[in-house]
Formats: sequence, C-alpha cells, structure tokens
Amino acid sequence: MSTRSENVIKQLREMLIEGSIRPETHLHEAALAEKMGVSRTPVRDALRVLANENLLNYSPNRGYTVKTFGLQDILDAYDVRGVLEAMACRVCAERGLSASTERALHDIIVQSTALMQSAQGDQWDTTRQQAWRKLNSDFHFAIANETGNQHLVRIADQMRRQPGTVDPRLEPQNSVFQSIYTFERARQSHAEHGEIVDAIVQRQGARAESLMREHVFRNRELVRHSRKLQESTALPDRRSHPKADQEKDITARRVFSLERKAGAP
Amino acid sequence: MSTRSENVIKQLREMLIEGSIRPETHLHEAALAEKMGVSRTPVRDALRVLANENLLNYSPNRGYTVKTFGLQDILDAYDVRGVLEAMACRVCAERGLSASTERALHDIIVQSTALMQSAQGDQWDTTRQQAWRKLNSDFHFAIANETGNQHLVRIADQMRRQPGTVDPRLEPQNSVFQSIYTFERARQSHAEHGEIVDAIVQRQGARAESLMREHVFRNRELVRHSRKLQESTALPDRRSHPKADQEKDITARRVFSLERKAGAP
DNA sequence: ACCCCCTTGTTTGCATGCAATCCTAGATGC
DNA sequence: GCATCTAGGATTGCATGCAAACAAGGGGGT
Repeated sequence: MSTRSENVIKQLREMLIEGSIRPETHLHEAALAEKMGVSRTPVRDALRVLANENLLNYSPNRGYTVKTFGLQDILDAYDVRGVLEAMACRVCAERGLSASTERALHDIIVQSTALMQSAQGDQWDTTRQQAWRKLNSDFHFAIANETGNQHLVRIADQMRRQPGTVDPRLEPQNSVFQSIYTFERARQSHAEHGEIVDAIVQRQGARAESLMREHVFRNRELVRHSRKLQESTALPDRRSHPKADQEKDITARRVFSLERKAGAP
Repeated sequence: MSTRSENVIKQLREMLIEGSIRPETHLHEAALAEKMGVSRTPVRDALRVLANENLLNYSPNRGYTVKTFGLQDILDAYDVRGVLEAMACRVCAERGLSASTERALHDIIVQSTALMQSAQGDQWDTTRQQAWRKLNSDFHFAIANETGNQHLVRIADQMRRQPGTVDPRLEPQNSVFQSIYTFERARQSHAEHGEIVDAIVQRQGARAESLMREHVFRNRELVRHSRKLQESTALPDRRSHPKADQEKDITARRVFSLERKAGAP
C-alpha cells in the first residue's frame, strides 16, 4: 500500500490474474511506467516479482512477456489445491479444530445458509454472487489456515489465484465462471461445505479428506467442461491457430502495448 | 547467469538456504552491494525477489530481514512435499510412465545400486554422499516432472529448498543431515525408491501413493528427531531466549551486518 | 524525574542518465 | 533473388543522485 512498487505489483497482478492483458504480450517498461504514472524503477521491480510468481516469462535483456496458461495448467492448479486442502482437512480432523476456527466455520455456514435462502428463486444477483465468493474463499482459507502450515496456506492461495481460476471482476459475462457461480452450483457447494465441517468436527479424517478432494474436483470439472465448450464455440476473432500452444523458441515475438488501463473509461 | 541481478539472487538465495546468514539479520543494501561488488540496484532486485520467495521479511521503508524458520516450518515443508509427490506417484501409476521417464528412473536405480555396492562398508565418503544426493534429487524430480504439472514441480522443488531442509554444503558437519545421509539411511531410501518404481510400473496407484508419502515422512521424522536432539544439546552460545519466536511487533529490531562472505578466507 | 518534541544522521524509495545488448532494416555480395 | 553483414534505433541493465521516511538522541518543558 505504502510504496509505489507495491502498488504497481498489486495492479499488474490483478490485471494478469483477471486476464485483462493478452498472453504473450511483451510488457514494455517505459510504456507501463507512463501508464501507471511512475518511473521505470517500480515497474521493473513489479515485473521481476511477477515473473517470480510465475505470471510472466523473463528473458535477460529481452524483457517480460505474459505467460500463457492453457486449460491443462488451470486444471493442474485445481489438482494441487485439491490435494493440499484435502490434507488440511485430514489434519484438522485428526487434531481437532481450535475454538476460534470452529466458530468461524460455523459462522460461514450460517451466513451461507442465510444467503441461499435470501436468494431463493431468482434473486441470485451479482451482489449475492460476490457475497458467496467471499464466503467460499473464507471457508477454504479458514481450513487451510487452521493447520498452521504457512507453506500450505501460501500455496493454496497461490493456486486459487492462478489466471483462469479466479473470477474476472471486470468482465464476468465473458468467463467460464458463469457456470461455476450458478445458484445451483452454489447451493451444492454450500451443502458440501457443511458435510466437510461435519466430518472434521466428528474427527473423521479420511472422510474429511476425500470430501474436500471431491469438492475441489467438482469445480475443476466444471471449469474443464465449460472451458472446453467455450473454446470450441466462442471467440472466433482471436487467433485460433492451434500452433499457438508451442511456447518455446518464439523467435518471432510479437509486441503489443496495453490496449487500455483497467477501469479507464 | 547473464545479468548481475540474477547472480546476486542466486548467491543470496544459496546463502539463505544454507543458513549461512543468521535469522533476523537486517540486510543492509549498501553493505551487501559493496560485498557483492555491484551497485544497490541489483541488490534491491534480489531482496525483493527473495522476500517474494518467502525467504525474507519485508517492511516498507525499513528493509529486509532474514526470516526465521523453526522446526515446525521445516516439518511442514516435508508434509507439503510428501502429499504432492505422493499425488504425483498415483498419477504416474494411473497414466503409466512415458518411455523416457521409465528409462530415467531405471537408470537412477541402477546407478544407485552400483553406488551402494561401491560404498560397501566404510567407503561412504563425502563424494559418494554427494552423488547419492544428486541421484535422490533426480529421482524425485523425475517423478514430479512426469506428471507434466508445472505447479507441482515448482512447488515440490521450492519445498525441497526450504532452509533447514536441504544440506548446507559449507558446513555439513554442523547440520542435521549427518543423520539423513548416513549409509544406512541411504540404503533404506534406495530400497524405498525401488519399491515406488515397482508400484508405479505395476500401475498400483494407491500403493505408489502411500509408499511415496511414507518415504518422505521417514526423512521428515529423521529431521525432527535429530533437530530436537540438536536444539536441546548443542549451540549453547546462541541467544536461547524462548521469546525469540515472537515475530510480529519487533519494535526493537536488531541490526547485524554480514559477518563474512561465504567462501571468503 | 519523566515525557514530548524536534533535530540530525541514516536508510530506503524513486527517478534519471548512461552503457550494453538486442532487434530491425538496409546495403552488399554471391 | 537470397543470404549475410552491418549500422541505426530501440530497449533493457545498472549506477548514481536526490528526496522521503525512519530511528536515535538531546533539549526543553512540565
């Protein structure tokens, strides 16, 4: 918050996660600096950090390009997150929940139930969807965090923030997350959360583990199907060369500039 | 390799992983720059990246300090790695190995067997220990890599490089890894590798998964026991304040300078 | 004696200038 | 016509200067 570098990192990271910068785009330091209203230095810092976070590719003396994430990469992120959070559930069940976490999980469940009831029928508007996303995110974080394993928390968070995995706030209509955040899926997801908590408080480690793994896997499959559908039908104007997946040996690098800043009119 | 920033990153990272810089040390940009023979700019880049890799703590306008990793953090890294590599084993068993990976794993097993036989008795010198570490590392990487899941590969690698988890090359005698890299443990570990490959090529997913999990867990326990022993007996001169574990709200920050450069006379 | 404020030296944050490297395009030779 | 070589422009890498924030210590007030 405080320093300009941090601000640039946050802004750029959000853009990359939301997918508002096209893959393979070459990020021009001076252009970015101008657009952000800072000098090249904080921009360079940000690029380096984001490359380290696996969001950009870097070649010495050549600069940074936006990394391409295929469907498989997104599914892989779900797999990693699933197995880690499943482990977290087992650990929680074996050790028992702390009072504060149990209360937090209970609160989340109660609020989710209230939300579902208030949205009964056709009130599933974007406000409620956003509320649900927050509750969902808090739920998963609370369980991961309860383990006290900082590596697990950090990685699970990183996997949830993989581009194509989180919801693009800017253009939600053009995304695969329509299918994930339907009312039906949210209800089912909420029910699964209840079962998971039930398994944990009953100290059923194996059950909690497999419930969580399946819970994450369901979302993974939802993304897989909707993405497959989307890629085969929609976006006809984009370069649909199947060769675009070859990543290495890009001698003919394309240079784009950021077409627009996020949120600009 | 090419740029100075990359060099500084690599050097500093090695130092931090090897533990040759004391925890809570405040890293002074100008001092580091002088020591490395570069300007502050590449040093600043490196510090930012390493903080992003969870090796340093950062406070805006206050700089970077070396993160403290307790025993629990190290055990947690083993847990994460164990569950991920176990998943990798299951996936490999379910999908079947590619020809090249199967050959690579076979080669590693054969070379390990030869190494063990050549070290029979009392020839377990540092050269052979290093050879074994390489073979061991290659083995785990090959399995993780076979999944094609880049997230998994990256994270497993990161977990293996957690400070206190890898072997400090500089002062191996003063480390817990004496107990991990004994001839006895290496032999056992080698045998476990054989079983894991056996399970994979026989397409026994569940067996491969639990064998790998147990394999990693054994090392985890070895570290746990030897570290416990070490912390209760050795290092009497270090500040043994149990309060040293409180991390936040460090108003009284201590500032050290690097006492010596690694490898300097 | 204790507390608060202000001053001063130190350290980090950022901008800018210059050097090194890389990409491109035009010219030259075959 | 095609490939290769070579300036020229453009872009990144790095160093340095300066401003802002911070920590410490002293002086004045109560």
